[in-house]
Amino acid sequence: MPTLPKPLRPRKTPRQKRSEETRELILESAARVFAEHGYAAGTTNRIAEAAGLSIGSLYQYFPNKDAILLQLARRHLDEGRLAVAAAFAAGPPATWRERVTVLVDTALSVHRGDPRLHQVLFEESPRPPALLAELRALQDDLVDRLTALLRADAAPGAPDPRLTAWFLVAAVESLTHRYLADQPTRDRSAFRDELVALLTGHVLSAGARPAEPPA
Amino acid sequence: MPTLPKPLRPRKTPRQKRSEETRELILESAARVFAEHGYAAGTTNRIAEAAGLSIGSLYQYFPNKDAILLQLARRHLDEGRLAVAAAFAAGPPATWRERVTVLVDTALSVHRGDPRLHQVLFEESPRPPALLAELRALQDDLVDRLTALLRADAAPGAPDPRLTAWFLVAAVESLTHRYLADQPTRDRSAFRDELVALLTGHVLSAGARPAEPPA
DNA sequence: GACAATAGTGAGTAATTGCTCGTTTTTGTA
DNA sequence: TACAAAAACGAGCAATTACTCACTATTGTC
Repeated sequence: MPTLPKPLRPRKTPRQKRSEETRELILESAARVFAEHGYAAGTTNRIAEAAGLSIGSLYQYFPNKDAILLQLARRHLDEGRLAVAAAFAAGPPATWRERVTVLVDTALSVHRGDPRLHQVLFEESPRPPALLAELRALQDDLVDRLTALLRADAAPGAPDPRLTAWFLVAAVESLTHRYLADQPTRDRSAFRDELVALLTGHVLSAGARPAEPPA
Repeated sequence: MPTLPKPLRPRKTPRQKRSEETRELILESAARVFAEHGYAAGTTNRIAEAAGLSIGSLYQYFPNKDAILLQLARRHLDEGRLAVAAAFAAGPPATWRERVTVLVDTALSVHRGDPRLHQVLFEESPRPPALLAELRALQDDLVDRLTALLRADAAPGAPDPRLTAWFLVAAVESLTHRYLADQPTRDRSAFRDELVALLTGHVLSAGARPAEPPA
């Protein structure tokens, strides 16, 4: 008798290097197919074809279509987590202008790939609650960090710092995404500067009082 | 012989009052079904069932599933167009704070219905290019109006007023939508005030110089 | 070269879904 | 009541699609 009656859902654990490469190939192809055709028309057969594999092989590596999508989405989230961690690794920058700039640049770089794919992953497709929870956790973490910074700098009568922090995060994310989704006729650095100015101004007027212009 | 060999796609022209009511009933049911199940799982059979009609009747009134969705989306757009027109009907308010307040309140009221339906209509479903064009036209119209107002008030060295106007429109739309999509733990008026403050501050610092605080 | 573990294949299946069309029911009018 | 126009019906068809499984091919090891 074989080792086990049935290897259950997760099909194949990579033993040979070839296997890992194939897995990667499927994910890359899926990213392209989803970006081009959207979620519904991004069929598993199409993905397999784009990868130059048979449909059977695809199902050796992923238990179902949504698992492929989920994996792609998680990678995007990980990228985001990494970017946030890196930005705060050596302590936050001294001025709010610099802090906001870091946020904006991070968002731009995370979204620099295909914005259409991002849209499919996080808006168009049926996102499982677990994924939404992760996304939310990432955002909340950022909001927490910024709230702490705001509290440290706040003038006594300043308004709710958590709300201000939420606005920072939401505005950076939403507006970056929207900017990239509209074909950007406007140039990128103008957008960047305007967004930084918008948010820096708001934070400062909301009661933050750091040593602002040391230069 | 009958009046015409085949009535072609647009199925039924309402003669009896009942017919108009049925059409309306289908749209209302579709709105509920799409909001609850999303686009893909919002099947035409489910919509018919929710309306208490047979599937055949549904197809007497709409040539296909997407036509129902399109009609719902167009109604939302019309609502938006109407709201914008109303806000600017008697000439824009005098101060930028008031102007921004009108924008924010309009966005909140247009989105006050089911935000999930809005998401299905404008993000999740396969939006035909014509619809996207209409949406864009509506936004561009708003941007045009605001740009004109900004130019009238602008200080000489002020930055690109069109970009500022774009930010206003994009920020109001995106942040309102995002606020409603996150379960709003934060209360509505706090959100409203913060958004108004954010955008008013930006417009003024971007070089607008109206007779600001007459009160 | 023998062999077994690993990787790849693709025709076919089961389920779903948008939609048709021949039929029946309801309504308004005489 | 008679009748036709309008409205409603719903079984079932055609197309699509996620996924299976019995099979073949490749690879590494002795």
